[in-house]
Amino acid sequence: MQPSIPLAKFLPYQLSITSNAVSGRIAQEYRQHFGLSVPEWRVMAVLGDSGALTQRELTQRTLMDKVAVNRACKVLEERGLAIRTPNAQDGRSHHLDLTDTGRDMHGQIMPLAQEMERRVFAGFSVDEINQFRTLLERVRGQVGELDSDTIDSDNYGVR
Amino acid sequence: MQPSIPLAKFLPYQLSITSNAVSGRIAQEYRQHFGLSVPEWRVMAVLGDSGALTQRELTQRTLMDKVAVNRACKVLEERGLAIRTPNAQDGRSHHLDLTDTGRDMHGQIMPLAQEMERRVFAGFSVDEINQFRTLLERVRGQVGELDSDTIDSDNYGVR
DNA sequence: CACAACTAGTTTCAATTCCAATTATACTTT
DNA sequence: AAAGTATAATTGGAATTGAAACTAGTTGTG
Repeated sequence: MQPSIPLAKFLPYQLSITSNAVSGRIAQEYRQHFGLSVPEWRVMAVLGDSGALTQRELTQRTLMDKVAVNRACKVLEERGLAIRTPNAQDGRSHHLDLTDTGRDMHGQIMPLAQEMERRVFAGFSVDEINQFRTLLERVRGQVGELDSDTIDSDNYGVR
Repeated sequence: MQPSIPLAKFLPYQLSITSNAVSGRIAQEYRQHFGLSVPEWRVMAVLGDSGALTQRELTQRTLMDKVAVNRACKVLEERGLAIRTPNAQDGRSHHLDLTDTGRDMHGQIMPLAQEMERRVFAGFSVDEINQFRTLLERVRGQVGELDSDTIDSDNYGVR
Protein backbone atom coordinates (compact mmCIF):
# COMPACT_ATOMS: atom_id res chain seq x y z
CA MET A 1 0.00 0.00 0.00
CA GLN A 2 1.19 3.44 -0.93
CA PRO A 3 1.84 5.90 1.86
CA SER A 4 -1.02 8.39 1.81
CA ILE A 5 -0.42 12.12 1.79
CA PRO A 6 -1.76 13.86 4.86
CA LEU A 7 -4.62 16.13 3.94
CA ALA A 8 -2.73 19.20 5.08
CA LYS A 9 -0.08 18.62 2.43
CA PHE A 10 -2.54 18.13 -0.38
CA LEU A 11 -2.23 21.17 -2.61
CA PRO A 12 -5.84 21.41 -3.79
CA TYR A 13 -6.84 21.42 -0.14
CA GLN A 14 -4.38 24.18 0.69
CA LEU A 15 -5.61 26.14 -2.27
CA SER A 16 -9.18 25.74 -1.14
CA ILE A 17 -8.71 26.79 2.47
CA THR A 18 -6.55 29.73 1.48
CA SER A 19 -9.08 30.92 -1.05
CA ASN A 20 -11.89 30.51 1.46
CA ALA A 21 -10.00 32.49 4.05
CA VAL A 22 -9.34 35.34 1.63
CA SER A 23 -12.84 35.36 0.16
CA GLY A 24 -14.43 35.20 3.56
CA ARG A 25 -12.42 38.11 4.81
CA ILE A 26 -13.16 40.22 1.77
CA ALA A 27 -16.85 39.35 1.76
CA GLN A 28 -16.99 40.55 5.34
CA GLU A 29 -15.50 43.91 4.42
CA TYR A 30 -17.90 44.48 1.53
CA ARG A 31 -20.84 43.53 3.64
CA GLN A 32 -19.82 45.81 6.50
CA HIS A 33 -18.96 48.84 4.43
CA PHE A 34 -21.45 48.66 1.60
CA GLY A 35 -23.92 45.89 2.33
CA LEU A 36 -22.84 44.17 -0.85
CA SER A 37 -22.46 40.45 -1.45
CA VAL A 38 -19.52 39.19 -3.48
CA PRO A 39 -21.58 38.68 -6.67
CA GLU A 40 -23.02 42.18 -6.29
CA TRP A 41 -19.58 43.58 -5.74
CA ARG A 42 -18.20 41.83 -8.79
CA VAL A 43 -20.96 43.10 -11.02
CA MET A 44 -20.36 46.65 -9.80
CA ALA A 45 -16.64 46.34 -10.35
CA VAL A 46 -17.11 45.20 -13.93
CA LEU A 47 -19.78 47.75 -14.75
CA GLY A 48 -17.74 50.57 -13.30
CA ASP A 49 -14.89 49.42 -15.41
CA SER A 50 -16.56 48.83 -18.76
CA GLY A 51 -19.79 50.80 -18.81
CA ALA A 52 -23.17 49.34 -19.75
CA LEU A 53 -23.33 45.61 -20.40
CA THR A 54 -25.94 42.89 -20.81
CA GLN A 55 -26.23 40.13 -18.23
CA ARG A 56 -24.76 37.74 -20.71
CA GLU A 57 -21.65 39.86 -20.97
CA LEU A 58 -21.52 40.17 -17.21
CA THR A 59 -21.75 36.42 -16.89
CA GLN A 60 -18.76 36.02 -19.20
CA ARG A 61 -16.66 38.61 -17.49
CA THR A 62 -17.32 37.56 -13.91
CA LEU A 63 -17.28 33.81 -14.60
CA MET A 64 -20.32 33.56 -12.38
CA ASP A 65 -23.48 31.59 -12.96
CA LYS A 66 -26.11 33.45 -14.94
CA VAL A 67 -28.56 33.03 -12.08
CA ALA A 68 -26.10 34.66 -9.69
CA VAL A 69 -25.59 37.53 -12.11
CA ASN A 70 -29.32 37.93 -12.56
CA ARG A 71 -29.94 38.12 -8.82
CA ALA A 72 -27.07 40.50 -8.25
CA CYS A 73 -28.40 42.80 -10.98
CA LYS A 74 -31.87 42.72 -9.52
CA VAL A 75 -30.57 43.75 -6.10
CA LEU A 76 -28.40 46.51 -7.54
CA GLU A 77 -31.36 47.86 -9.45
CA GLU A 78 -33.63 47.75 -6.41
CA ARG A 79 -31.04 49.62 -4.41
CA GLY A 80 -30.79 52.26 -7.10
CA LEU A 81 -27.16 51.48 -7.82
CA ALA A 82 -27.75 50.28 -11.36
CA ILE A 83 -30.38 50.75 -14.02
CA ARG A 84 -31.58 48.64 -16.92
CA THR A 85 -32.31 50.27 -20.22
CA PRO A 86 -33.81 48.42 -23.20
CA ASN A 87 -31.44 46.96 -25.72
CA ALA A 88 -32.47 48.16 -29.16
CA GLN A 89 -30.48 45.41 -30.85
CA ASP A 90 -32.04 42.58 -28.87
CA GLY A 91 -35.42 42.73 -27.18
CA ARG A 92 -34.61 39.83 -24.85
CA SER A 93 -31.89 41.68 -23.00
CA HIS A 94 -31.23 45.09 -21.58
CA HIS A 95 -28.18 47.16 -20.97
CA LEU A 96 -27.20 47.44 -17.37
CA ASP A 97 -25.29 50.43 -16.14
CA LEU A 98 -24.40 52.11 -12.88
CA THR A 99 -26.48 55.07 -11.77
CA ASP A 100 -24.77 58.16 -10.40
CA THR A 101 -25.19 56.74 -6.93
CA GLY A 102 -23.74 53.47 -8.15
CA ARG A 103 -20.83 55.26 -9.72
CA ASP A 104 -20.20 57.07 -6.46
CA MET A 105 -20.15 53.81 -4.60
CA HIS A 106 -17.89 52.28 -7.19
CA GLY A 107 -15.47 55.09 -6.49
CA GLN A 108 -15.38 54.05 -2.86
CA ILE A 109 -15.42 50.34 -3.47
CA MET A 110 -12.35 50.06 -5.60
CA PRO A 111 -9.95 51.65 -3.12
CA LEU A 112 -11.21 49.24 -0.48
CA ALA A 113 -10.58 46.34 -2.83
CA GLN A 114 -7.08 47.58 -3.50
CA GLU A 115 -6.43 48.06 0.18
CA MET A 116 -7.57 44.50 0.87
CA GLU A 117 -5.35 43.18 -1.86
CA ARG A 118 -2.45 45.15 -0.49
CA ARG A 119 -3.02 43.80 3.01
CA VAL A 120 -3.50 40.21 2.03
CA PHE A 121 -0.28 40.30 0.07
CA ALA A 122 1.62 42.50 2.46
CA GLY A 123 5.15 41.26 2.79
CA PHE A 124 5.21 39.90 -0.74
CA SER A 125 7.70 41.32 -3.16
CA VAL A 126 6.54 42.41 -6.58
CA ASP A 127 8.23 39.33 -8.02
CA GLU A 128 6.44 37.05 -5.64
CA ILE A 129 3.11 38.58 -6.49
CA ASN A 130 3.73 38.17 -10.19
CA GLN A 131 4.90 34.64 -9.62
CA PHE A 132 1.77 33.88 -7.65
CA ARG A 133 -0.44 35.34 -10.33
CA THR A 134 1.31 33.34 -13.00
CA LEU A 135 1.07 30.11 -11.05
CA LEU A 136 -2.64 30.63 -10.49
CA GLU A 137 -3.20 31.22 -14.17
CA ARG A 138 -1.27 28.13 -15.13
CA VAL A 139 -3.22 26.00 -12.68
CA ARG A 140 -6.45 27.29 -14.06
CA GLY A 141 -5.35 26.63 -17.61
CA GLN A 142 -4.37 23.13 -16.62
CA VAL A 143 -7.79 22.39 -15.13
CA GLY A 144 -9.35 23.64 -18.34
CA GLU A 145 -7.27 21.13 -20.28
CA LEU A 146 -8.25 18.34 -17.96
CA ASP A 147 -11.93 18.98 -18.37
CA SER A 148 -11.97 17.19 -21.68
CA ASP A 149 -10.70 13.85 -20.46
CA THR A 150 -11.76 11.86 -17.45
CA ILE A 151 -9.67 9.74 -15.17
CA ASP A 152 -10.52 6.05 -15.15
CA SER A 153 -9.31 3.58 -12.61
CA ASP A 154 -6.91 1.80 -14.95
CA ASN A 155 -5.36 5.08 -15.50
CA TYR A 156 -4.07 6.47 -12.24
CA GLY A 157 -1.77 5.57 -9.46
CA VAL A 158 0.86 4.41 -11.87
CA ARG A 159 3.27 6.55 -13.76
CA MET B 1 -10.43 59.48 -9.17
CA GLN B 2 -8.11 56.52 -9.00
CA PRO B 3 -8.00 54.20 -11.96
CA SER B 4 -9.82 51.05 -10.95
CA ILE B 5 -8.26 47.63 -11.36
CA PRO B 6 -10.15 45.43 -13.77
CA LEU B 7 -11.69 42.52 -11.93
CA ALA B 8 -9.61 40.02 -13.88
CA LYS B 9 -6.43 41.47 -12.42
CA PHE B 10 -7.65 41.42 -8.85
CA LEU B 11 -5.68 38.72 -7.08
CA PRO B 12 -8.34 37.57 -4.61
CA TYR B 13 -10.61 37.09 -7.59
CA GLN B 14 -8.02 35.05 -9.46
CA LEU B 15 -7.43 33.00 -6.35
CA SER B 16 -11.13 32.36 -5.99
CA ILE B 17 -11.82 31.28 -9.56
CA THR B 18 -8.74 29.08 -9.64
CA SER B 19 -9.68 27.40 -6.40
CA ASN B 20 -13.23 26.89 -7.62
CA ALA B 21 -12.02 25.36 -10.85
CA VAL B 22 -9.74 22.93 -9.02
CA SER B 23 -12.27 22.04 -6.33
CA GLY B 24 -15.02 21.57 -8.85
CA ARG B 25 -12.93 19.23 -10.91
CA ILE B 26 -11.84 17.19 -7.94
CA ALA B 27 -15.34 17.01 -6.48
CA GLN B 28 -16.51 15.62 -9.79
CA GLU B 29 -13.92 12.85 -9.72
CA TYR B 30 -14.76 11.80 -6.18
CA ARG B 31 -18.44 11.76 -6.94
CA GLN B 32 -18.00 9.73 -10.09
CA HIS B 33 -15.60 7.18 -8.69
CA PHE B 34 -16.76 6.80 -5.12
CA GLY B 35 -19.98 8.73 -4.67
CA LEU B 36 -18.28 10.85 -2.04
CA SER B 37 -18.75 14.56 -1.42
CA VAL B 38 -15.73 16.70 -0.62
CA PRO B 39 -16.45 16.79 3.13
CA GLU B 40 -16.87 13.02 3.14
CA TRP B 41 -13.68 12.59 1.22
CA ARG B 42 -11.77 14.85 3.60
CA VAL B 43 -12.97 12.98 6.63
CA MET B 44 -11.93 9.69 5.09
CA ALA B 45 -8.53 11.05 4.15
CA VAL B 46 -7.88 12.22 7.69
CA LEU B 47 -9.19 9.06 9.32
CA GLY B 48 -7.17 6.84 7.04
CA ASP B 49 -4.18 8.87 7.93
CA SER B 50 -4.50 9.16 11.70
CA GLY B 51 -6.75 6.35 12.87
CA ALA B 52 -9.75 6.87 15.13
CA LEU B 53 -10.69 10.44 16.02
CA THR B 54 -13.58 12.32 17.59
CA GLN B 55 -15.63 14.73 15.51
CA ARG B 56 -14.04 17.58 17.37
CA GLU B 57 -10.61 16.44 16.27
CA LEU B 58 -11.88 15.96 12.74
CA THR B 59 -13.24 19.48 12.76
CA GLN B 60 -9.85 20.83 13.75
CA ARG B 61 -7.94 18.84 11.20
CA THR B 62 -10.20 19.47 8.24
CA LEU B 63 -10.97 23.11 9.08
CA MET B 64 -14.56 22.37 8.22
CA ASP B 65 -17.67 23.39 10.06
CA LYS B 66 -18.66 20.99 12.83
CA VAL B 67 -22.03 20.49 11.19
CA ALA B 68 -20.37 19.52 7.92
CA VAL B 69 -18.17 17.06 9.79
CA ASN B 70 -21.13 15.62 11.66
CA ARG B 71 -23.09 15.07 8.46
CA ALA B 72 -20.16 13.59 6.62
CA CYS B 73 -19.61 11.16 9.50
CA LYS B 74 -23.24 10.17 9.52
CA VAL B 75 -23.15 9.36 5.81
CA LEU B 76 -19.91 7.42 6.12
CA GLU B 77 -21.37 5.40 8.95
CA GLU B 78 -24.58 4.68 7.04
CA ARG B 79 -22.56 3.52 4.07
CA GLY B 80 -20.56 1.22 6.29
CA LEU B 81 -17.31 3.03 5.60
CA ALA B 82 -16.79 4.22 9.15
CA ILE B 83 -17.92 3.16 12.58
CA ARG B 84 -18.43 5.02 15.83
CA THR B 85 -17.31 3.45 19.05
CA PRO B 86 -17.96 4.94 22.50
CA ASN B 87 -15.28 7.12 23.97
CA ALA B 88 -14.46 5.82 27.44
CA GLN B 89 -12.78 9.09 28.38
CA ASP B 90 -15.71 11.29 27.38
CA GLY B 91 -19.29 10.11 27.15
CA ARG B 92 -20.30 13.04 24.96
CA SER B 93 -18.21 11.96 22.03
CA HIS B 94 -17.27 8.79 20.22
CA HIS B 95 -14.28 7.62 18.33
CA LEU B 96 -14.74 7.44 14.62
CA ASP B 97 -12.70 5.03 12.57
CA LEU B 98 -12.74 3.48 9.13
CA THR B 99 -14.16 -0.01 8.74
CA ASP B 100 -12.32 -2.56 6.64
CA THR B 101 -14.46 -1.52 3.70
CA GLY B 102 -13.62 2.10 4.44
CA ARG B 103 -9.97 1.30 4.65
CA ASP B 104 -10.19 -0.45 1.30
CA MET B 105 -11.78 2.58 -0.24
CA HIS B 106 -9.21 4.82 1.36
CA GLY B 107 -6.58 2.76 -0.38
CA GLN B 108 -8.19 3.56 -3.70
CA ILE B 109 -9.02 7.14 -2.90
CA MET B 110 -5.58 8.38 -2.12
CA PRO B 111 -3.99 7.36 -5.42
CA LEU B 112 -6.77 9.19 -7.21
CA ALA B 113 -6.10 12.27 -5.11
CA GLN B 114 -2.43 12.09 -5.91
CA GLU B 115 -3.14 11.61 -9.57
CA MET B 116 -5.38 14.67 -9.55
CA GLU B 117 -2.72 16.70 -7.81
CA ARG B 118 -0.17 15.52 -10.32
CA ARG B 119 -2.38 16.48 -13.24
CA VAL B 120 -3.40 19.85 -11.92
CA PHE B 121 0.22 20.74 -11.36
CA ALA B 122 1.56 19.03 -14.43
CA GLY B 123 4.23 21.16 -16.01
CA PHE B 124 5.27 22.67 -12.68
CA SER B 125 8.78 22.11 -11.50
CA VAL B 126 9.38 20.92 -7.96
CA ASP B 127 10.60 24.39 -7.10
CA GLU B 128 7.48 25.99 -8.48
CA ILE B 129 5.27 23.65 -6.51
CA ASN B 130 7.12 24.41 -3.32
CA GLN B 131 6.99 28.10 -4.09
CA PHE B 132 3.26 27.88 -4.65
CA ARG B 133 2.74 26.01 -1.41
CA THR B 134 4.76 28.57 0.48
CA LEU B 135 2.92 31.49 -1.05
CA LEU B 136 -0.44 29.96 -0.17
CA GLU B 137 0.66 29.45 3.41
CA ARG B 138 1.89 32.98 3.71
CA VAL B 139 -1.34 34.38 2.33
CA ARG B 140 -3.32 32.34 4.77
CA GLY B 141 -1.16 33.47 7.65
CA GLN B 142 -1.62 37.05 6.56
CA VAL B 143 -5.40 36.75 6.54
CA GLY B 144 -5.20 35.33 10.03
CA GLU B 145 -3.28 38.41 11.12
CA LEU B 146 -5.80 40.68 9.51
CA ASP B 147 -8.69 39.11 11.28
CA SER B 148 -7.93 41.03 14.43
CA ASP B 149 -8.19 44.52 12.98
CA THR B 150 -10.87 45.95 10.75
CA ILE B 151 -10.51 48.42 7.96
CA ASP B 152 -12.29 51.72 8.47
CA SER B 153 -12.89 54.28 5.80
CA ASP B 154 -10.34 56.82 7.11
CA ASN B 155 -7.86 54.10 6.83
CA TYR B 156 -7.61 52.92 3.26
CA GLY B 157 -6.90 54.27 -0.15
CA VAL B 158 -3.89 56.13 1.14
CA ARG B 159 -0.47 54.68 1.54
C1' DC C 1 -43.19 33.95 -44.36
C1' DA C 2 -43.56 29.94 -41.48
C1' DC C 3 -41.35 26.83 -38.80
C1' DA C 4 -37.57 25.02 -36.27
C1' DA C 5 -33.65 25.77 -33.53
C1' DC C 6 -31.41 28.77 -30.57
C1' DT C 7 -30.47 32.28 -26.90
C1' DA C 8 -31.14 35.96 -22.87
C1' DG C 9 -33.24 36.35 -18.95
C1' DT C 10 -36.20 34.69 -15.27
C1' DT C 11 -38.41 31.49 -12.16
C1' DT C 12 -38.82 27.23 -9.62
C1' DC C 13 -37.34 23.62 -6.95
C1' DA C 14 -34.12 20.78 -4.64
C1' DA C 15 -29.70 20.41 -2.54
C1' DT C 16 -26.28 22.46 0.26
C1' DT C 17 -24.53 25.52 3.66
C1' DC C 18 -24.66 28.10 7.74
C1' DC C 19 -26.32 29.73 12.14
C1' DA C 20 -28.69 29.22 16.33
C1' DA C 21 -30.85 26.42 19.59
C1' DT C 22 -30.92 21.91 22.02
C1' DT C 23 -29.29 17.85 24.44
C1' DA C 24 -26.25 15.26 26.96
C1' DT C 25 -22.20 14.95 29.39
C1' DA C 26 -18.16 16.86 31.71
C1' DC C 27 -15.75 20.07 34.60
C1' DT C 28 -15.42 23.68 38.38
C1' DT C 29 -16.54 25.95 42.46
C1' DT C 30 -18.27 26.33 46.74
C1' DA D 1 -22.54 16.87 46.26
C1' DA D 2 -25.31 20.68 44.15
C1' DA D 3 -25.28 24.39 41.07
C1' DG D 4 -23.44 26.69 37.53
C1' DT D 5 -20.56 26.87 33.51
C1' DA D 6 -18.43 24.82 29.53
C1' DT D 7 -18.11 21.60 25.67
C1' DA D 8 -19.27 17.56 22.02
C1' DA D 9 -22.62 16.32 19.20
C1' DT D 10 -26.94 16.91 17.07
C1' DT D 11 -31.06 19.06 15.17
C1' DG D 12 -34.07 22.57 12.89
C1' DG D 13 -34.70 26.27 10.13
C1' DA D 14 -33.29 30.14 7.24
C1' DA D 15 -30.44 31.64 3.55
C1' DT D 16 -27.63 30.52 -0.65
C1' DT D 17 -26.74 28.01 -4.59
C1' DG D 18 -27.29 25.63 -8.99
C1' DA D 19 -29.69 22.81 -12.32
C1' DA D 20 -33.38 22.44 -15.00
C1' DA D 21 -37.79 24.29 -16.72
C1' DC D 22 -40.02 28.20 -18.65
C1' DT D 23 -40.88 32.63 -21.33
C1' DA D 24 -40.04 35.78 -24.70
C1' DG D 25 -37.55 37.16 -28.40
C1' DT D 26 -34.14 36.11 -32.25
C1' DT D 27 -31.89 33.73 -36.11
C1' DG D 28 -31.66 30.56 -39.76
C1' DT D 29 -33.78 27.60 -43.42
C1' DG D 30 -36.87 25.78 -46.76
